[in-house]
Amino acid sequence: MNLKTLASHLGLSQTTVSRALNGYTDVSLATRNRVAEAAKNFGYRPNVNARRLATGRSSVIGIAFPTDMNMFLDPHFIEFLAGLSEKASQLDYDIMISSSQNDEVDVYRRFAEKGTVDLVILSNVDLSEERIRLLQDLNIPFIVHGRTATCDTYSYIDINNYSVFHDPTKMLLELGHEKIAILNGHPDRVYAIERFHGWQDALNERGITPNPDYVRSGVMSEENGYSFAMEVLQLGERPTALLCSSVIMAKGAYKACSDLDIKVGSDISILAHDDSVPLANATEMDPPLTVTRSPLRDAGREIAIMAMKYLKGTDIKELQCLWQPELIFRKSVAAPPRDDI
Amino acid sequence: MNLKTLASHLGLSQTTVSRALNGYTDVSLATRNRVAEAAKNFGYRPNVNARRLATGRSSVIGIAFPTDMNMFLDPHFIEFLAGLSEKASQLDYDIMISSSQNDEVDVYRRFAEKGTVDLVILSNVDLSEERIRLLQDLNIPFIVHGRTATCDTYSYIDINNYSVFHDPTKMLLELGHEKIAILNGHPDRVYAIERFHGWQDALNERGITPNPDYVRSGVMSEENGYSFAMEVLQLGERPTALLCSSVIMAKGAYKACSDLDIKVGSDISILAHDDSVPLANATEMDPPLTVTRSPLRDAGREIAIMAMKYLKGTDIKELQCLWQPELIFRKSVAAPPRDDI
DNA sequence: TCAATTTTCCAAAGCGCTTTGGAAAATACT
DNA sequence: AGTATTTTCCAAAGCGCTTTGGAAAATTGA
Repeated sequence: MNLKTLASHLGLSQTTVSRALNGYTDVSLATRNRVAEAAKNFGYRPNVNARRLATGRSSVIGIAFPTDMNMFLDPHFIEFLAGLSEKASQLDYDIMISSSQNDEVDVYRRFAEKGTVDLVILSNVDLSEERIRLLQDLNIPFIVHGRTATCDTYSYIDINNYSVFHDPTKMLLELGHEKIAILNGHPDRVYAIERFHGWQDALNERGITPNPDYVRSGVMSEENGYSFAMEVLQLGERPTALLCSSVIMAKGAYKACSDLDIKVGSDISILAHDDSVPLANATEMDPPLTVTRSPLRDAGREIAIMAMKYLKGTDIKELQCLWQPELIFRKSVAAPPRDDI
Repeated sequence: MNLKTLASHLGLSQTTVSRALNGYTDVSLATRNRVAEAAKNFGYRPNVNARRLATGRSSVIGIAFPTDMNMFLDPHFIEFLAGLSEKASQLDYDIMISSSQNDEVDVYRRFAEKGTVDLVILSNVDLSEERIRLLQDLNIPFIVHGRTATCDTYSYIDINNYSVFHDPTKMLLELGHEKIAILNGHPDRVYAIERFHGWQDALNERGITPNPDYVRSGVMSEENGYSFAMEVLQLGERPTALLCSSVIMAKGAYKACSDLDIKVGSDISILAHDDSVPLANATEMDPPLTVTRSPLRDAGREIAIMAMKYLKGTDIKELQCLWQPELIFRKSVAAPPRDDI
């Protein structure tokens, strides 16, 4: 069933039927309803490729799927993708994924030049702005998940990573903690750098000199969480609080504490940032983990909405989100132990 | 740059240029080369939507992305998707994912009716054949990852789940084990049922009556692995071997053994099926875990190839793959402990 | 009542490609 | 030499939609 036959069944022109289905007001409400009903009865669905050709829009959002052979698939990315895809479906956009083994930008370029996608989502940005600049040069609409230095020139969504470590550090200081160690993400990542500064500044604001021995960075795995915690917990001046960049890392830290017979929530306070990814449920830990929380799935959903707005012409300046993570206090944090016990 | 202007630049007709680019032999090799070069120089890329409209083919493969709010994203699915997307890119197919919160088949129906996708991948099939029958009724091309009872009527790829438990059980019996427990997946899943039968038959073939106490089934999480193992290891007649449905479960079982002071690889033998998903590396376990192995990513790659063949008209009968998992022997398995020690 | 508006519809063009059904040119066959 | 065949190219139609630029009909205003 195509427009033409539907139109002839209705005794109307293609034009009218098309406009009716697209809700134009220059066709009377009566016929609009009549057309809608007929379309439903005949099970008519407009051919998307014809529409795409006619309008020049595809209503497809592209995203690179990082599938390097031996790299394990980041659950963070998947969680984000889940939110994106969910919301996009609701908004009548489709998501096209493309494996980016080779050059990611090349994938995007082809996508855009061929008219496959209207817009591209950029994920996992690093300090280098190469990809961003290329997309800007190619004039391909895009939205970034994360930020770089020139983020005022494009549309993005990010969380305030400075706060992610600044707020908990400040809270810990108020509780009386002074020896606060951080188990951070990979030092090349923008978010890790921001978090580091958040921690550093919070300490400095209190007149405390940040102790470089209390800083560890690396891939946010449970193994690293364990070994980093082991290291800092066996320093001469053992920290009284541990700030982790992810719940997974905190899990490793919990294990280290258990191995060293240090009681979390009394002997030591542990906090983490919680992206709400599977297999890392902060509330089910023992004791429940205090976190700054910002579900990645929500970010995915929001970026779908932003994409839609972008394509509808909303100004870039209005499509720059910086989310403030919420600090959720649980049993893993307490005042530091009194020295005289 | 479109066909028309490219053609006029070359002083050729659109027809010729189009056919040249598509490698038809009714345009001379000389002009074919000339056209190819010009296309490259001008950076010409055919508009996919126009092509799709003209040919009726989209070269897009659709797959439902199960993103239920509170269901955690199965890493198995992701791993499969990674393989699929990787191979599809190489074969010049695109992958469209659609969130399937509501009715998955409905998503497919719309996809197919609108001409968005040429073919659909069905994953996570269960005993009910509802979805398969619907796709067959709607005449939507599809390939199934997994199998159901009527699998001779469609194209699929699956592993021999009967072997997954039959082969290791047989091997254990030959080593002298008789008390073999299984930590299986959810009992509704087709693969879990097949595996159960594999175990059961292998025992019966040796004249051993399968002990129902030695059977546990449930979601293949580390937690379940731990608790299932705890249960069977504390039975009056403790099993000498544990057969797990996934490496993740085996991890839990290892932990249970450690808690009960049972030495894996000497006091007890443990095996598992290994889909090669991230965060579950059998070789890095201590002792290294014996597995039947069949990487899900490979299955994803293969299904992309099958999809291409299907769309090129290959007969369904030639697109039914049943992969035999390989049994990889490692230190977690040994002969059963002698009773007199 | 007739002209000016507004409402409602439509014919036709166009999106950029593929494909059909030849035609012209080149080559091969008597 | 003239005819048959093959090679190489092309004009035009068509894929199924949207959109433009009216035209006809209905409504309003005087």
